[in-house]
Amino acid sequence: MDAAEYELQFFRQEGFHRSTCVVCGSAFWTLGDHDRCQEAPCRDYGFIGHPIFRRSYSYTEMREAYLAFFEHRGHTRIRRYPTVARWRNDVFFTQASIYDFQPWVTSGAIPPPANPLTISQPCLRFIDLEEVGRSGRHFTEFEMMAHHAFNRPDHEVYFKDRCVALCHELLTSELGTDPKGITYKEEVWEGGGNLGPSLSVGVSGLELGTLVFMEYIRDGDNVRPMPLTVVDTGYGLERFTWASQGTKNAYEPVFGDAYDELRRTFAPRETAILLDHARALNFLITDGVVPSNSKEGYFVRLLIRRSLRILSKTPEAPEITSILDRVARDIAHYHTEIGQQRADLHRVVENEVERYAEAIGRARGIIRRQEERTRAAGGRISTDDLLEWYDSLGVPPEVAVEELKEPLPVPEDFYARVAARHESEVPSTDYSEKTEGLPDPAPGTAPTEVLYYLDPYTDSFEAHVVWSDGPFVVLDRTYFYPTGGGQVSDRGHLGDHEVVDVARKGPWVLHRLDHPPRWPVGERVRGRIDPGRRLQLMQHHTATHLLNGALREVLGPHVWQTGAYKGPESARIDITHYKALSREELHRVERRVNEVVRQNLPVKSYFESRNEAERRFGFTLYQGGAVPGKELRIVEVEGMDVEACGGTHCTHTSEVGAIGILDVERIQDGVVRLTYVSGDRALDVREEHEQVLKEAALRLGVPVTGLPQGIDRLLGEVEESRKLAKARTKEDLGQTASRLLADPASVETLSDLTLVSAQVDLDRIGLQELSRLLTRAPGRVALLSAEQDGKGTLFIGSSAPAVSASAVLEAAKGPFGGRGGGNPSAATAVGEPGRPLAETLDAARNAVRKAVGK
RNA sequence: GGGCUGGUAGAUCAGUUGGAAGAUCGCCGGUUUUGCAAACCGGAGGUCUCGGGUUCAAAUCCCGACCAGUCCA
Repeated sequence: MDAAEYELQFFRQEGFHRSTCVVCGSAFWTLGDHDRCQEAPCRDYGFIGHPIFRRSYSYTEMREAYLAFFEHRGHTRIRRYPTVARWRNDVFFTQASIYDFQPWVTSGAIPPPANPLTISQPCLRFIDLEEVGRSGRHFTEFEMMAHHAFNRPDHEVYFKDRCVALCHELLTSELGTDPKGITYKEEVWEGGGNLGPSLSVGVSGLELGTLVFMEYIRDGDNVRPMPLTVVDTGYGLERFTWASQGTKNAYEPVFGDAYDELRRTFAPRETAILLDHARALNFLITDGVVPSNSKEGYFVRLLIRRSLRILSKTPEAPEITSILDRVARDIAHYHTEIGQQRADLHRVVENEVERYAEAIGRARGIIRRQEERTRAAGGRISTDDLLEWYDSLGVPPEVAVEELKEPLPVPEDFYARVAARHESEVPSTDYSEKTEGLPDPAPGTAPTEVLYYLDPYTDSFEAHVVWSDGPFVVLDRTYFYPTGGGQVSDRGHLGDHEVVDVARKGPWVLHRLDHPPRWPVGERVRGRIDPGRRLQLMQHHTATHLLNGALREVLGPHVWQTGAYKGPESARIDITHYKALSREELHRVERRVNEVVRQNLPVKSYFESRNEAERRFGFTLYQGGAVPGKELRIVEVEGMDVEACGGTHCTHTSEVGAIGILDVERIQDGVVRLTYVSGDRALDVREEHEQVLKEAALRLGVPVTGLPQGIDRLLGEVEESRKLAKARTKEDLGQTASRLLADPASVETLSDLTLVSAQVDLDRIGLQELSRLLTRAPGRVALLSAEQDGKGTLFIGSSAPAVSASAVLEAAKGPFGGRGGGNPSAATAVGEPGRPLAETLDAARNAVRKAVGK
C-alpha cells in the first residue's frame, strides 16, 4: 500500500508524526514520543490498574456512550443483525459489523439502512474457543461497535480524515484518553475481494479498534478502485469496557454482577467460560440455531456440551438454563429481544442436555467393556483409544478417564491431536453458485418488466420480443414466473411455441421455447400461461407460508425455514427443529393450517423499503434466505406469517383449498422436512388414498374402518402359519431322523460310535437341520447326501470327539469333485454336476471307519 | 459439507482365521410359597438394517444404499 494513503490532512493539522515501531517494524502515527506502537505484543499492558479513560463504564454504559457519541455526530443508530449470517453462504456467523452489509450494500447493489450509521453488532468467532477464560481477554461472542459510511461517486459521506478525526475525538475529548498515548498503526486490510489501507488504534498495549478504508477491488493480480468506498470501523466493546476499568482480566467488567455471583461457585476460568458461552447461546438460539451435529448447529452443541462439562464437575452447580436466563437479563438491557423466547429456548437446550447425557451413558458402557477386553488381552488403554472415543463417541478425555479402572493421563496436546486426525480431510470448497448454461442477452437489451405481481391470475398478455438466441427469448414484459425462491417456473405458450422453462438472468427473464422461433426483434407475441399449473404453484407457495407459520405456533419460535420447494405435483419445506415431530404435533399443525385456510384471511403482497420492513417484522422476514434489493416484496398473512418473498401467491387463504401433509422425515440432525399438497393436488391425493384404502379393504373383506384390525388379524394368521410350517418341518425332520436311526441299512455301529449315513431329498438347510438332530446325542456321526439341481451335496456332522467332520470330508470329497470344508463338528461340500453320490458316501464311511481304527 | 464409529432376540450387547446364531435382563409356563418377591426348571422370541458381489459356504470379506451416533469445518 502506497505510503501516501496514510498521509492524512488530519494527522498534519493536529501535529502527528510518523514513526516506525522498533518491535514489529510497522509505521504508525502519534502525537506522543513512542519508539513502538502501543499494542501488545510490542508493548505490555499498561492499563491494568491504570484505566485509560476518564471514568469507569459498565458494559451497557460503554455501548451507550459510544453509540450516543456517533449519533450526536450525524450517525443513525441501527439495531443489530442476526448472529447467524443467513444472507451469506461463505460463513456461518456474523464475525464483524461489516458482515451485515456484505455483499449487497458494499457492492452498491442496495443502499445502506442509514448513512452514516453506527451499530454495536454481536459477533461470533470460534477460532480462539480454547483461549476463553484462559487469556483473560478472549470471547466467543463479543460486540463490535462501529461507525460506517458508504461513499458513492455522487455522494461522499466521509472517508479517512473525518473517520480518524471522529475516532480521535471519541478517545480523547469524549472518553478522556491522553492524546499522546494513542498510536495509529498502518496496516493493509484485505477481505472478501476488497482491500484498502487501515489504521489500528493502540493505547497502553491494547488494540482498541481498527479503521478500515475499503477502496480497491482485487481482481486476480490486478487492483482497481471500487465504485463505492466504505468506511469500515470496528471497536471492541469488551476492550473499551475493560480499558475503562483497568481490571486484571476482561471478564469481570464485561459480565459485572453476574460474574461475582457465579464466582461464588466456580473458579475464575470456569466462570468466564460459562458466562461467555451463555451469552453466545442466547444470541444463537434466539436467532434460530438449533443444536445439531453439523453446520452452525454444531457450534451451539459445542457450547452447551462444554458448559455442561464444567457444571457436572461441581455438585452445587446451577442448571445451565438458569445461567442462560441470568445472562439474558443483562443482554436485554440493550438487545431487548433476548430472553423473550425463554420457554422455547429452555426446551431447545434441555433437549441437548438429554442427548448429551445419552451419548455419555452409551459411551460409558463401551469404554468399560473395551477396557476389560484390552486388559484381558494383556494390553492397556492408550491415548489413541481416548482420541478414538472422543471422535466417534463424543466423550471428552477427562470423562473417559474417570471411567477407567487404570486411568491414564490426558496429554496436554489432546485437542491438537484431534485436529491432526482431521487434517488429511479435504475441505469442500463447493460454494460456487450454479449458473446453468443460460446465454447472456446482448448488452443494452432492455430489462424485462415483470407483471406477475400485478395480478397472479392473469394468464394471457401481449409483449414484444427484445432479444432472442436459439430457443431463448427475452420480452419487454412478461407474466411468466421464472424459477426462483423454491418455486418452479410457469409453462405455457408464446405464439405457437411451447414455453418449456423460464429463468431469471440478471434483469431479464429468459423464456426457453420448445424450438427456436423465427421472431425478429420487435415482433409482437401473445403469451398464454398454463393457468392450472400456475394456480397449483401459487397454492403450494401460499400453503408453504401458512405451514411455516403454523409450525412456529405449534413447535416454537426456534423454527426457521432452511429450504423449500414448490412444484406442480407437491411441495416441501425444511425447518429447523431439534427432534422428530410427534404424530400429535403433526396433527395439530395440519389442523391449524387448514383452519387458517377456512378462515379465508387475506394474503397481502406489497413492496416496502427494506429498512421499514426489517423494523416492523425483524429478520424472521428472511425465511427464504437472502433477498437483495432496496425494496422488499412482503407477503403477509396477518397474525400467521410475514416473509420477504418473490413468489406468486393466492390473494386469500381459502384459495389454497386444503393442505394435506404427506410425509415428515428428518433429513439431517436438526432439520425436519415436510412434504405436502394443496389445492386440486390435495383432492387428488386424498382421492388416491381413498381408492387405495377401499381396494385394500375390499381385498381383506372388511369395511375401511376395520382395516387396522383386519391387518392385525391377517398378520397374526401369517405368523401362526409360519410357526406351523416351521413346526411341521421340524417334525418331518424328526421323523426322518428316527426312521434313519431305526433302519439297519443306514446305521452302522463302530465300537462306541454310531454312524448314520443316508441319501435324502433335502436342501442345504434341511441337511444341516437333520444332521443336527442325528448328532444331538454324543458319539454320533451323520453322513448325509442330497442332490439338488444336478449337483450333489455332502453334509457331515459329528458329535464324536474321535471323528472330525472336516477331516472325513477332506478324505471323501476328492473322487466326488466336491469343494467345501467345515469344522470338526460340521462340514459340507458341493460336488460337480453328474458325479454319483453313492461312492462318495462309501468313501466317507470308510474314512470314518479308518478314524476309529476299524 | 467432510472424516470416523456403529446397526445381531423386546432391551443391553458377545459372536475368534468365513464353517451348525449366543449371553444377560425382560417376557411366557411350571415347581415352591397363605400371597408377593426371590430361587429353581422349562419355553417362546431372529428378514443378523436393506440391495448387490466374492465363495462350496457370509452376521463375518468387498461394493452401494438407508438409518443412528460422533468429531471437524
